Amino acid sequence: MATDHLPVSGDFLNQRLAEKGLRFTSQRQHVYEVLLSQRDHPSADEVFMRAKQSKPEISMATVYNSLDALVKCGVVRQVNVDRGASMYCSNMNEHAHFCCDDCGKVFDVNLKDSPRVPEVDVSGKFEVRQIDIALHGRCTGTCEDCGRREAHA
Amino acid sequence: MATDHLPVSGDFLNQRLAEKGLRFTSQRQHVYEVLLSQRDHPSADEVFMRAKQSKPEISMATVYNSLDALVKCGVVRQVNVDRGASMYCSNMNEHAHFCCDDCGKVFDVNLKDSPRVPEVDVSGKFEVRQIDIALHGRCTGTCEDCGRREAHA
DNA sequence: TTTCTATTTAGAATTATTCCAAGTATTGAC
DNA sequence: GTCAATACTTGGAATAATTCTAAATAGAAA
Repeated sequence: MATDHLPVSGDFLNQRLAEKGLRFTSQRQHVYEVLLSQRDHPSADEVFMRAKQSKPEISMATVYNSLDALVKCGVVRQVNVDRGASMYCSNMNEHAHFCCDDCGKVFDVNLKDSPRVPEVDVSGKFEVRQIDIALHGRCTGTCEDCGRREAHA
Repeated sequence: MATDHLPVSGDFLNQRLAEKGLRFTSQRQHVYEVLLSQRDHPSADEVFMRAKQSKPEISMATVYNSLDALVKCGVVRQVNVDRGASMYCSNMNEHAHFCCDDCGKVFDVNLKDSPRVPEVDVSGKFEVRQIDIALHGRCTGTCEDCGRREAHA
C-alpha cells in the first residue's frame, strides 16, 4: 500500500493532536495514513487489517485508540449508519453520507442546503461541535450489488 | 407500566405493517407501545427489559425483529450516534438528535433549516427515504451528569 | 537524565447482534 | 370456518464489535 510518501507532513497531525492534549505516535500517524490512502469508509476491523500490512505489530486496541484520537482531534469522522460496526471517513469536507439499505454501501454526497455548525441554534443548551447527516434509501443503479439484487427480485 | 390503554388503535400499526408486507403481531404491537409509553431513546436491550415487565415471555430475538419491523414500516426511527448499541425513537416528527460526547445522553432537538427528503437532490443516483441528522457536542448545564463531570474536572 | 504519564500490546472479557431449528400464529384460498 | 403456506416467535448458541487489563514502552517536561 502506498502509505509511505503521503502528503501528511506529520506536523499537521502532530499539531492537531497537541491541541487536544493528545500525543503524536507512529501508530496514530500510520492509522491516519491508512485512512487517507484509500478514501472509502472502512470499519475499525478493516483499518486494522490494512494497517497491519505495513505495520504488522499494530494491535486492534491501538487501532481503536488511534481512531478515537483522530476523531477527537477532528481529522477523521466516525460514521454510524446502522447497527453494524462504525466506519471511519477521512474526508473532512462538508458532506453527508448516503447509506443504501439494500446493499449497505455508504457513499459521500454533497447536499445543497445542509445545516452548518455556526448556523445551528439549539438555544444555548448545547454546544454543537459537529453535524452528521446520514441519508437512507436505495442506490438505484449506482452500484452493481443493488443492480444484481433487483435483477433477482 | 401504562402500556395498556394507549391511543394506539392497533389499526394504525396494522396498516403500516401491511403496507410493507409485514404481519401485525401482539409482540410488535407491544414493543411499539413500550416505545410510545416512554419517549426517550432506549437501546434494544432496554426495550427488551421494559417489554418483559408486562410480557415476560417475549424474547430478545423478537425485540430485534419487532424493532426492525417498526423501523421498516416507518413508525419508529433507529438512532445511531456512536459505537454503542443503536437506540430507538418513536418521535416521528421532524427533528434531529443531539448527542453529548461527555455524558452520552441523546436529546431531541428541532433545527430551523434541516434538509427534508423532498428537497434532497442527489442527482438521480439515490432514492432517499429518510434523513438522519445527529449533532455532537456537549450539553452545557442541561443535564446533571455533565454538570457533575465538569465539577470534578 | 529522571520522572511522570500517555500509549501500546496481546489477549481476555464484555457487549451487541445475529443465527438456528422447532414450535406457533397469521394470511389467503377454498 | 378449514387448510396450507409462510411469516413470526422462542431460547439458546454463535458470532461480531468493542472494551478492559496489566505489563512494557515511549513521549514530554523538569
